[in-house]
Amino acid sequence: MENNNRKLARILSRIADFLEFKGDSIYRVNAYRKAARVIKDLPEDIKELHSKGKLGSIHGIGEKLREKIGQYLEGGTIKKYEELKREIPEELIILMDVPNLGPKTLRLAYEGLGVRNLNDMKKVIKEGTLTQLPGMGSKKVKKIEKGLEIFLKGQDRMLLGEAIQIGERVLRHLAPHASNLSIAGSLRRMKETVGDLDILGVGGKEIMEAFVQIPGTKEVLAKGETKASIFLEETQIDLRVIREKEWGAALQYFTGSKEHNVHLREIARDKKLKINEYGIFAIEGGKKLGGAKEEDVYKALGLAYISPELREDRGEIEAARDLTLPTLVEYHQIQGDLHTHSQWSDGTATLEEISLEGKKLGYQYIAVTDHSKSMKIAHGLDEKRLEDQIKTIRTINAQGKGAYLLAGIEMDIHPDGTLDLEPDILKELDWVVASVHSHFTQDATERILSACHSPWVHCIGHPTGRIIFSREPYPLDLEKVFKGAASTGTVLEINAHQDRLDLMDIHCRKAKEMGVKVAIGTDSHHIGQLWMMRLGVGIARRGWLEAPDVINTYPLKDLLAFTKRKRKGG
DNA sequence: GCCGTTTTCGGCCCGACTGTTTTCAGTCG
Repeated sequence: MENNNRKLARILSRIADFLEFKGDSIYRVNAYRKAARVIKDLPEDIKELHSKGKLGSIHGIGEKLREKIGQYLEGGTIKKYEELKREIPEELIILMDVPNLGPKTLRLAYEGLGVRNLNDMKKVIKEGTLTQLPGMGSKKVKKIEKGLEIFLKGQDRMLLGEAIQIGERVLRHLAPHASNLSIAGSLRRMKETVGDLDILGVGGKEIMEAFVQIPGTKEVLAKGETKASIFLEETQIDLRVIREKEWGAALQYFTGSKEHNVHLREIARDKKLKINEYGIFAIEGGKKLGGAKEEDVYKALGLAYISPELREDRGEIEAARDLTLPTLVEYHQIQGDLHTHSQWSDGTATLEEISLEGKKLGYQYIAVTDHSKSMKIAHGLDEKRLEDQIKTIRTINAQGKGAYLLAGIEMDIHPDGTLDLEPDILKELDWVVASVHSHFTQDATERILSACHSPWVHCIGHPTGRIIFSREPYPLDLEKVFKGAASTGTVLEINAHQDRLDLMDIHCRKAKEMGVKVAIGTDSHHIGQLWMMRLGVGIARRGWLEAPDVINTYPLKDLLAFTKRKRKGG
């Protein structure tokens, strides 16, 4: 369902690049970029919205773009896009994504030196002809060359889970030298992937010194009084030293998102106010109205405080104005993990270890959900072994040393929609997750729906099947899945493993709207992965979920009562 | 190209940094 949205968003964004290259109005360019972003963020298929005539209600898409979207849905492309491609080589326009190389420089190179693609660009850099262009010196060429390197390496983003670990390592190093310290940027917003890391600190010169000496630093890219950048292994990290009285304004500013901040500044302008990274000011007279606390910024604009995870300009500003923001689920409300693997299948931990580690984490319970028999490479459990495992789990629970273990399974859903295990054994289990693990190219909608209709299945694991950076979701009509889950009382998983984060944030929000509950599970294969629950909570928060929407905020007794309800047919 | 109980036309966020400028353009976040 997202395929249409993503493809259309890419075309619109490409049109924006073409227009910017041509020197068209930057406002028109931005209109295309905004539309592209809004469409990418939509939880439902643009085709559906179009056919229902609901495109008109989307802010940022007007008459002309509606018409162009119609062209795309009917013919798979947009006339204007095709014309632009004929006029200017798309190979050239793609170079707009090269850091430090913008539309003006690119156009100069195109018109002045006949650069038409990546190879041409490499050539004029190597031969030194690029410096012949007006306003182009050797330093600029160096920067572009460096940008090209990053561009060619391709993957300049990392997984949220990796970013958190690097970020916290940096914080630990800086903590002794700073009176205040925080992560900002997309990592603070818990975006599923992160580019650069932004760190803010209050302190003197020592903090800067400590920063550029963090073990693992490969290169110091810049170092001034208030800002420094380093390459820590493969990651660029920016540190900004802030004054205490400007802390809130800076934290707000550097947390973003850019779109969220732009929207805030529009509101500020209407209120005759100005926001920047130093504070919030009256335009007339310049009187400072605040900036020490992040809340100051929102308060001055007549808005409730908005949690970082919501700051994507997806309606949170309107909700803050109307006091309809959700009370987001919090990590400390999580009572247990609902997806783990032990050495009984392809994990490394023993059942005892899982139980004890759960207790350490403050959990009441942990579900052991090893693979079922079809997953032969994962040493999946057949009925007999599962029966043994259930007995072992009950014995461990009787000892009462650790967190309560829920006897569970992550059971395959066969391509024809049938389940991998018989009801006789499923009825013995506390928690049944059903997942798609094969035939990824066929449409999985009916397959998942038939699992939802089984009274034995509590939850659908990693519902879309995507793996970040490596595997697309299987073809799926998520809206139908949400409907089926809602009508059968089936829970959908937020798989919190850093490689999956599936459902995604926008799906969570849609699921909630449609009356579906979610379960967060880490899919841990050893106990060193259980911490990823934090990532799942981050995604839930980005999806506007509240504690009652997430069933592993329920105490054990309530959770068990909840799981029994489906078996009794509601 | 979008949008509006301040506007259907004239606006459209804000600042830092860098380089190559003799006063500012380009790029970034």
